[in-house]
Amino acid sequence: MSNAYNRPDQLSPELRKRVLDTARRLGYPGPDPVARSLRTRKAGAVGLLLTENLSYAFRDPGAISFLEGLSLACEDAGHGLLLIPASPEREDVASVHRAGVDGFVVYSVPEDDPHLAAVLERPVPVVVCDQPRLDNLDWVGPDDARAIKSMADHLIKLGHRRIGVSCMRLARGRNDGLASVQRQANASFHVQKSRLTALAESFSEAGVDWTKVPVVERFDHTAASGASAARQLLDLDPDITAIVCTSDILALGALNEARSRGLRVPEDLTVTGFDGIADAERAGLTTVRQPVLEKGRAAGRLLLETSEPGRPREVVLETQLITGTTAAPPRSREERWFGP
Amino acid sequence: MSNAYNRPDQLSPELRKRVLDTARRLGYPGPDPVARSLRTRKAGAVGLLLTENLSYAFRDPGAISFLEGLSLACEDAGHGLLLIPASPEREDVASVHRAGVDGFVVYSVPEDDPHLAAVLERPVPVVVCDQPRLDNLDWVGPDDARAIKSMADHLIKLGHRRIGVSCMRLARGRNDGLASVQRQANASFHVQKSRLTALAESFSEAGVDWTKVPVVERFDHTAASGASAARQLLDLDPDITAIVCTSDILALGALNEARSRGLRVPEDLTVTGFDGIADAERAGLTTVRQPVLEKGRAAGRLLLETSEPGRPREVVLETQLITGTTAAPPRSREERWFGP
DNA sequence: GTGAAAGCGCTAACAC
DNA sequence: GTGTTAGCGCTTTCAC
Repeated sequence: MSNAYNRPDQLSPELRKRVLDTARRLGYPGPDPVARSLRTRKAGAVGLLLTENLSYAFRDPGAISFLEGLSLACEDAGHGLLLIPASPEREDVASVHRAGVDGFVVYSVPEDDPHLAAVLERPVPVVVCDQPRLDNLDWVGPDDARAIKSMADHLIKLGHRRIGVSCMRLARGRNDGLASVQRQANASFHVQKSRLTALAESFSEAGVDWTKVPVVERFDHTAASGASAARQLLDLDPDITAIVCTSDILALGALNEARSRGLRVPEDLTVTGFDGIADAERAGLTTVRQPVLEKGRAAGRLLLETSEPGRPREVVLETQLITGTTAAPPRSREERWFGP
Repeated sequence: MSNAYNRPDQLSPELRKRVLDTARRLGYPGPDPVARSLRTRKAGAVGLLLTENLSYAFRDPGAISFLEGLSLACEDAGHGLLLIPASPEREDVASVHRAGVDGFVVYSVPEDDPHLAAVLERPVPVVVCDQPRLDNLDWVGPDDARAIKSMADHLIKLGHRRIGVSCMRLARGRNDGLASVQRQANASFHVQKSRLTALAESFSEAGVDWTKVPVVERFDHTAASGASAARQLLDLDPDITAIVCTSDILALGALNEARSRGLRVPEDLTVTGFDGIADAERAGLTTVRQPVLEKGRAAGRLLLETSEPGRPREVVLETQLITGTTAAPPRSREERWFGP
């Protein structure tokens, strides 16, 4: 009978049909998937752990593209994709324990996330995407430092020396405001940290005192946050010539804020982003594009391919500086006040 | 030991800690979720069945909002969301059989979908969203007939009598072209069918011979398809004054096609949509808005609430006619040729 | 508070 | 091609 369901080739078609018909007539609903999983030690599904509320994954364009890529890989392998409810507020790790999956993809979570710890305890393969960087774990992501360095160099070449930075959440706790150099250094979100570090390095080399550069952090990753961050930066120092954002969403918000202040971009203010989401490219944002869909697909593939244990793999994705229309040489203070 | 993991209150904290520490030291990875599921008969997850390739779900704005709502409901209940790989091409139903879930949400699939049949065989609750309408099954969706009727009445009142219709897939087989009245009647996608039926009814009442109204069908749900459908309609009958689309995506494509033909909307051509996705409202499309996110949430809630068996529930969502800027009274043939 | 045992439904192995 | 059986790892129950 098990054969009738699982190995059609092991018995004659008519017998198979007879068995199946009888089973159905008796009200047998087919093999129980959970019992089968227990026996075969295969769940046929991949678990996805996100930092945010589940629903956030469907609101962030980057996350959506990532999911698209990941689902492509899962589909190719005939695997399901289990989205694990793990809100940052709730410390409830049970959902990770309950997940019947053959492995986990961890997407951009802080190193000290309790859900991550729970995932790592499970005896199944794990692939990390973006962050955190952990030894012994497969990883896929862009070379963040190198990518943002290309942006920094671009801005430095344009002549910007007095800048402000708008960045995403640096740690699990909410902090909407200035991020001290110390907070930057202690960030538990590796991606943000390495972007800031690379920015600091580039601008320091160009003679900028990084301790004087205002870095404003926002917990929520929305355009509204980006606008308020830009507002804070411009209030703090109206003479900054550029706002460097560590994501396109924040940059799009900054663009809105500039507009509502009557600042022309890029004449009065340069704004840059990171990611290369569709909305940003549509808006002509100067940004760094990373292949987000490909990232998801690579993460899925890595997880579903068998790997040699003890030899963590690494997929580094190419990034590309997109010169849009939101970055230009800064104007002198006088020009800014009195027009062209 | 089981108690240590599952019922912290049943034993003293220090004992619990001792047990857990020992377990960890012995390399015990925590209770196996699959075995637990088998025993408790609970998977802690909801399965989602879609018509399309999984990845499509992340490309269609409507599907994305639906998923957002569904994930909200799942998260509230601490349940995971398992996306089931069920491409329309592959007839492989195994993924449904393998899904370790407590119930299924079926999102907009045709009545003759083999995956749906497989879902219905499973002894777990099922909630259908949009289509198909089946007796004995919980259902959530808008009143499609009534919703599109409000649009039809709007167009009739504006004076449109010579229209073309652009609709989505009517059956599982690909058919990019005219859909005969018979094909309309035999459609296995209930939503499209009831929209067409309601349109036919309204326009017939207004004196239009429905058998003469060109209805063009497209398999792929993309703006490009919408554009090509509009092209076909306008080639077939350049004198139509309105293109009624059964989705916003198709309508957005029709808008593109109108633009590239030099037709002004709404002066030369009226275009209408259905759904109320953000892009459409941004474009000023005249459309019918349905609360897509709410639909997903309602489906999830329905599934996770315990229901009285044998009494199928029904959630009918409110829709709203959005009068945008893409519908206006038709101009006479002369006006159309010679300008205002 | 502890320990032993039954059994969830399946598949794989092996004997017929 | 068929029938029987052990055991996947857990939770629950019951006896202590």
